[in-house]
Amino acid sequence: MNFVIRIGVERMERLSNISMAVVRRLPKYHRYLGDLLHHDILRVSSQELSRITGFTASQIRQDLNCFGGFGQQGYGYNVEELYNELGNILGLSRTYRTIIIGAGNVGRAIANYTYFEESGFILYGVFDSNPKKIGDDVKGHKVMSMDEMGKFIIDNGIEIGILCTPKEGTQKIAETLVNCGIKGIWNFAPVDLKLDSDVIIENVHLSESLFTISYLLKEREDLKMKKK
Amino acid sequence: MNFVIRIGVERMERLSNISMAVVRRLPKYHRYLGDLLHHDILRVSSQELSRITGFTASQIRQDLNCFGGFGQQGYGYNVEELYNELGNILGLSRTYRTIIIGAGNVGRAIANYTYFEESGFILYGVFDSNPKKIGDDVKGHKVMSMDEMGKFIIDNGIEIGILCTPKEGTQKIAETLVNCGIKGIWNFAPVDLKLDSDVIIENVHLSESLFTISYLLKEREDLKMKKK
DNA sequence: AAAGTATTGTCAATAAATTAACACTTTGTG
DNA sequence: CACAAAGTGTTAATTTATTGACAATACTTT
Repeated sequence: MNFVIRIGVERMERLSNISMAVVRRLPKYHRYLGDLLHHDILRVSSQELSRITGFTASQIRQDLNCFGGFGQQGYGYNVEELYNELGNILGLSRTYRTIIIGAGNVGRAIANYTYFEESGFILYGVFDSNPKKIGDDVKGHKVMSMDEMGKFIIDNGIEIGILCTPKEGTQKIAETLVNCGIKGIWNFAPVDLKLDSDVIIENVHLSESLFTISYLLKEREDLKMKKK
Repeated sequence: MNFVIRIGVERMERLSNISMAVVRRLPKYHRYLGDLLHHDILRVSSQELSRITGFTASQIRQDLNCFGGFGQQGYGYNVEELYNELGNILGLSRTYRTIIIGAGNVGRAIANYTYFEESGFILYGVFDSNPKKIGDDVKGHKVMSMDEMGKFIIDNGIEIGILCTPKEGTQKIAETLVNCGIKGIWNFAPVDLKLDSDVIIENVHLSESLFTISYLLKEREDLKMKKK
């Protein structure tokens, strides 16, 4: 039973029957439960979670139920238990071996992003095609040449490639990653990768996010003009 | 006729009847049309756009029709015209005055992000609460103290605030931005801002994006295990 | 210039996502 | 301990989003 859904904006075949709409809400539940835990709150109802997260209580109950009945009628959810369960569901109970391709501003920002290693994503190496950057230090890693990348991925069992490259070379690099057996790609380049394997692609398209703001600002102003 | 939809993951009242699902596809259409234009292609059909973008031809035609009949039966769409129209719709024919709050890695990456100024977003200033960072240079701007921010926004007519701050202080800063009359917020902090005004909020929650990858990787592996 | 082909705009049908409703269970209380 | 209150899991209803179908229209070719 396969069906097609979207990830990021790419399409991909999905094998599980959990919709991406649900999956994308899970990290938020996890984050808010972490906050509650931090405040020593032991139990929480879907209604309370609704107030906090802005999702409807009904949706929260339905989402959580995709993975099991974590709650108890008349009581609600045990915060710590649910937090841990969500962590497991999200795959946060293990670590991932990653490399960054592109030692520019974005690559450096990701390398130094606090939540990154905290969440179990271990940076093993940084690569760049610009000879001037090779040998530079990025968070304790000497930037390596692209020629070394394939062997490095295989030798170190790298699972996730983080593409912080300019638009142009990105598709080719992604293909190399896939050929070397990488399992997931976090793509910051403003392109949609065309890869036929079952690799996971998660896009962060900053320019699209930016254009959404400008659209909404413009719309807001148009509507204000109309009112007058 | 108002209804509620999502932006990013926040909810907000929307006044226009264009759904966010449509709005989020517009930047992609714009990007691909730019590519076509770059390759001196003069006309394109919804079918061809479908092949390129991965959306269905039907969806593309319906999306574009929200804003007007840009195509011609039997011919298709004029690439340049449609590109320009989309640029106007997306509000790219004007510039926006912006500031960055938080001169860490993310703030610096955004400041130096090529597409940023290219798309009409003009950086006017950078702020940070850390006294050690004040006076540092970020893309030609001396980092200023948070105390100066309010006056700066008002004096310079800043429209967009870009939050690259750590989780903790972000909500307060966002409130200050709104009080100073900012119109849009591009939020990179891992929090959901609670603002009651009609300010536009666009979230870039990197940790949620990351957790989505780890979820999908885990799911992929679980399914492979099952097969065996 | 007529015939055939391509392709849109739009409405209808389908699918997906969200919300509402409620039976049923546990908790807390007098 | 009995009873009201709280709150889940789950099914049904509703809303939203996507896809399909086709009449209408403009190109293209002979």
